[in-house]
Amino acid sequence: MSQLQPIKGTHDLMFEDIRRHRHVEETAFEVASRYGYGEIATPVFEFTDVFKRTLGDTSDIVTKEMYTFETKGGDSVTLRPEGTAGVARAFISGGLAQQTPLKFFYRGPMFRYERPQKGRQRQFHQIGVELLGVPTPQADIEVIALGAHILKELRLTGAVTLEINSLGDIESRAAYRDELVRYFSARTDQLSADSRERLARNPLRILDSKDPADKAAVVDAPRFTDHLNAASKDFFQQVQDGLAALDISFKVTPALVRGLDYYGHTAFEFTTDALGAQGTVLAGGRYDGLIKQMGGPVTPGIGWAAGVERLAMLLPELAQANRPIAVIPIGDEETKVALAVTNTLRHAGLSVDIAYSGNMGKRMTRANKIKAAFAVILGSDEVRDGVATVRNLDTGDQVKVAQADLARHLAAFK
RNA sequence: GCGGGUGUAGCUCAGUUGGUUAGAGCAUCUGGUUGUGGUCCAGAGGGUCGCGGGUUCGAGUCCCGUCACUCGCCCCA
Repeated sequence: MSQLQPIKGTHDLMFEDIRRHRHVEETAFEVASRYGYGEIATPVFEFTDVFKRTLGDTSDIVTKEMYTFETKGGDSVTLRPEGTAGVARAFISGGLAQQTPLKFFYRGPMFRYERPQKGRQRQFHQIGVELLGVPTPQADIEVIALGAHILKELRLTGAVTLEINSLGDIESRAAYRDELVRYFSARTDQLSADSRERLARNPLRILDSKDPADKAAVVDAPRFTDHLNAASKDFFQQVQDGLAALDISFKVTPALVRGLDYYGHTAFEFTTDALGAQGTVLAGGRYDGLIKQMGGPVTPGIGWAAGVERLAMLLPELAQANRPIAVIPIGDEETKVALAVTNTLRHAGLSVDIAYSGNMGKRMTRANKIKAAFAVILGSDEVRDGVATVRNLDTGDQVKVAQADLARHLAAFK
């Protein structure tokens, strides 16, 4: 084992991995821009307070999963564990309230100090969207439709399930929370140790516990959907009708909750069973209280985030990348011509690699290795005649082409 | 933070009840073929068996510790 280790939970992306990674990001951004979303790139770190205020002091993310450190100037800063807080901070500090509605797409690395496992790393990447300033269900519908559309474009529709739920407005949520606490408090002996703790801190979380005892206790628990007030119920119904109208299939899951305090009304999750324990692939919800809670003007918002690594793992095989052309000079004198030919072809928009060393057989082998479609061979005869031998590496056919016509000849096969 | 599994060649792995020189396939390199690759044939290089300690005449194999990876809990995208 080498002395030089990567930091636990971090990975180097290269070759096929990064192709898949970029494919996810670029597909997502392309689709999002069709919906009017513009890209925003916020810093990867913020004052720690930004995350404390948005995520709440009790969430596990804040209490034990943040990379927090002190700067030389004595400020406490934190590597972002998620993307919404930074966007919300940018909204406030940039005075963007005058420009609503705003639609943002973001992508980039996030950091959480967690024990790595399948689909979970310490530095991971998310793509996400935020729609700020639209209080009506149309926003919820559009944001979910966008998520579904991206997954479709990634050819993942069959691999994921959309679950939705309503967390109601503040009034409904407070009432439901009280009811839930009353219910579980009468049954603490049936709950797992973890859930007894959740009861005090985040009772909604008991609903999606994986513990068998908890699951049994949850079966007869009061349901959120039965405790929504009229306004919340109507809001949720409109979201469901809107999704149905767009032919987006979904399942209402009363146990679906959010880990973070600022969510209300719509919560949704696209999940898969193909990734082991970390099955959530794209998830989000409405956060009407967030901007205000951070000290900004009252501004409704809704958004989601998706894990790029998780999506990349699910992705079907990507189409082969464009195959390059291999230029193969045979001697030193020919190499000079080969460099000029290579330069010309590259400027003509072709992707070209040149074999710098080895005998001809070795250079041909190298051409195979980079999956070249054609070899452009330049020996003394070719150079003397101002031509090149163009060999189709799949069929073995080869023809002589004037050097001046190479770009045109090869472009036809691109 | 807690629990399970795994660490042997660049990669994937085998290695018997502890036994003398640790193997295979793939990959790499060389030659057969000094202007023609993907196939084939022949050969070569490459390992302090994760690290440290212990038991033993003898440890890749057994024991203890440690580190790393991995899966799950927790949390979450």
